[in-house]
Amino acid sequence: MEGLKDGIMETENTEARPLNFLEKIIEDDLKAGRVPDNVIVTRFPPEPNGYLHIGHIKSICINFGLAQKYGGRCHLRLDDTNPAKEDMEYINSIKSDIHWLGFDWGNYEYYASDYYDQLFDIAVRLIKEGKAYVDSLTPEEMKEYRGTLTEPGKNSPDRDRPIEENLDLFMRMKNGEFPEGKYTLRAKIDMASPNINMRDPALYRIKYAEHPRTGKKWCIYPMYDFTHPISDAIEGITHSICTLEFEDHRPAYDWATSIDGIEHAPHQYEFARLNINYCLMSKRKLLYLVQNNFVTGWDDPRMPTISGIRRRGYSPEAMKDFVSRVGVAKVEGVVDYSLMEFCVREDLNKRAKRLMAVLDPLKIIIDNYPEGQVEYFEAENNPEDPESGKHKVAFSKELYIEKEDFMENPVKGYHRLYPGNEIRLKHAYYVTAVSVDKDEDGRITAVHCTYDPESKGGTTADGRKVKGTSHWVSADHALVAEVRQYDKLFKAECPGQATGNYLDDLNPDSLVVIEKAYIEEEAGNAKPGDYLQFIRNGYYMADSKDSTPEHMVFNRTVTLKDSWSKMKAKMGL
RNA sequence: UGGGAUGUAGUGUAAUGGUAACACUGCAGAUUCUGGUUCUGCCUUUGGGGGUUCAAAUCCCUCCAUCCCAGCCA
Repeated sequence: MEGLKDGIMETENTEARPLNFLEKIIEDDLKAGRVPDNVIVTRFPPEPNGYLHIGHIKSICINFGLAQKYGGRCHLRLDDTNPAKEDMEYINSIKSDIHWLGFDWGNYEYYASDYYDQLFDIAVRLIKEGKAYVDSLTPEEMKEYRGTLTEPGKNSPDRDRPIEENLDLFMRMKNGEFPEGKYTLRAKIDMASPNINMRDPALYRIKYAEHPRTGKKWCIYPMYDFTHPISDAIEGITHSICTLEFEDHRPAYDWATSIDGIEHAPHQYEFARLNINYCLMSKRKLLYLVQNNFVTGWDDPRMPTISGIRRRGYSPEAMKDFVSRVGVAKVEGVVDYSLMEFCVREDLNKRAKRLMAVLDPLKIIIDNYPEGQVEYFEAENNPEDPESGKHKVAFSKELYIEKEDFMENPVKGYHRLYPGNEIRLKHAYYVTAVSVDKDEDGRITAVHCTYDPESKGGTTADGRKVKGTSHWVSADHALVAEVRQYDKLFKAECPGQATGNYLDDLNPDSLVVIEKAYIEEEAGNAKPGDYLQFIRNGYYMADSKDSTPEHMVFNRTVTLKDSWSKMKAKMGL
């Protein structure tokens, strides 16, 4: 399997990299003999309430990567304890996204709902031991009783309910005798704890939502703080790794794993989640964008979801490299979007097939080229990879180049086509602009050139140099395609920071559609999944949903680095 | 102002008592049949203040800043 192979290579390559704090903990544990059978067991535990996003890639790489590096295993566990929000669609997308990244959980696919019976039995035992009670406080009352950050809470009147009564009520909760909200099961810990999570946390609540896996079997569902640590213990997880916001839950985690009868309690470790500027990494907000049609779906190429970036043309290798460059630590920071783009470009540069596409066409006519003649030139598929071969491109008297590649009155530093200047048409001939045709409004409709027949293939015997090389397509041979120029979804580094509403920072130019771009014939063979570079324009991929042989659609994955436009900006153009 | 965490170039991450570094960004230049790639160079760093020590990013004290927590969400 390709992904697995990559993973192993990655492990080998990173041998020299300094250990991150999780690796140090694991190596210490291994050395000290604290790991049962010396097998590291991690888990990736998403809640199936949305699509996985770039932030999850970090967690996936940490959990699967650690297991791979230390010869252990990583479980996939869907944390499905809130049927009101969860859905089979999400479960399926999560699995396919992890596979796309090249990771595999083998037979270790688990669901928190697999443990509902065991969890229930443990809850009953807690009640019998006087460590849990059924509470009739309403949500509002419970909030009141909980106290505040600075004041302790107070005990619920139901806290000392007799064990038998608790047992009876809990059974009746399970049997569906009460409406939602009527009762909860709570752990009896400490209402005065400075840690709010320890102020008698809810263990079970009543919910009549249909569960994607257990259907209507249950009407009470266990809470995260109860479910997660016990699920970890059941599966023999050795290192339970989560994000920083769960630090405050660690005492609750330890409380649950120290319940009598739970063997080899795992430990929870927390790392800083991945934040990237110009991106939103909140499932709730992403869901809002989807539901309100600010984007076309979870897999809109502008979305920071795994399915979105895949459709856009990002490669799993690039993203794994990105995550590894970001590193693992406990500092809450924001990574530059430019680092992600760098990783994507670096990977795509090695693998993308080079093609010519003219997105904003300007006709050029080679006056001294024979009418009706067609020549085919060989174009290398990828100069970075000599093994990648060549393909043919048709050349004829009438061609298109980019409007941007011609200036009637060139600015300083411009070394593309302008009257009297000679440039190279990539793979083909040297041409010199001689005159322009204009319409009655003075707009240029075509540029007349002459070519040097001695420059065939792009070089001349006299060895003279030209400063500019343009890509082009033959007007008679070009195919027409739709090109979707994607850019950042948000125009602000931190969406919502300025006005308090992230919708205000949506980038109005995040998608610019070019209905009719001219592409060379070879591009007609491109399929979704093929990494392409339209020379001098950027990296592209055929759209997996909308592209058909009759109407090809290409997504811009990322632009090329562009020092010319930077220079233009500096000159105020 | 309760509790939990975190502060190292613009950004991210190393250095665990012994010369503060790597990558990205930015800037400058060379190379180039992509103003891409590649190569070279430059810029900029230990939150503040004390203390211990021959020596502190690292240990101690203190102050400051930022983040997380008051769901019957995860």
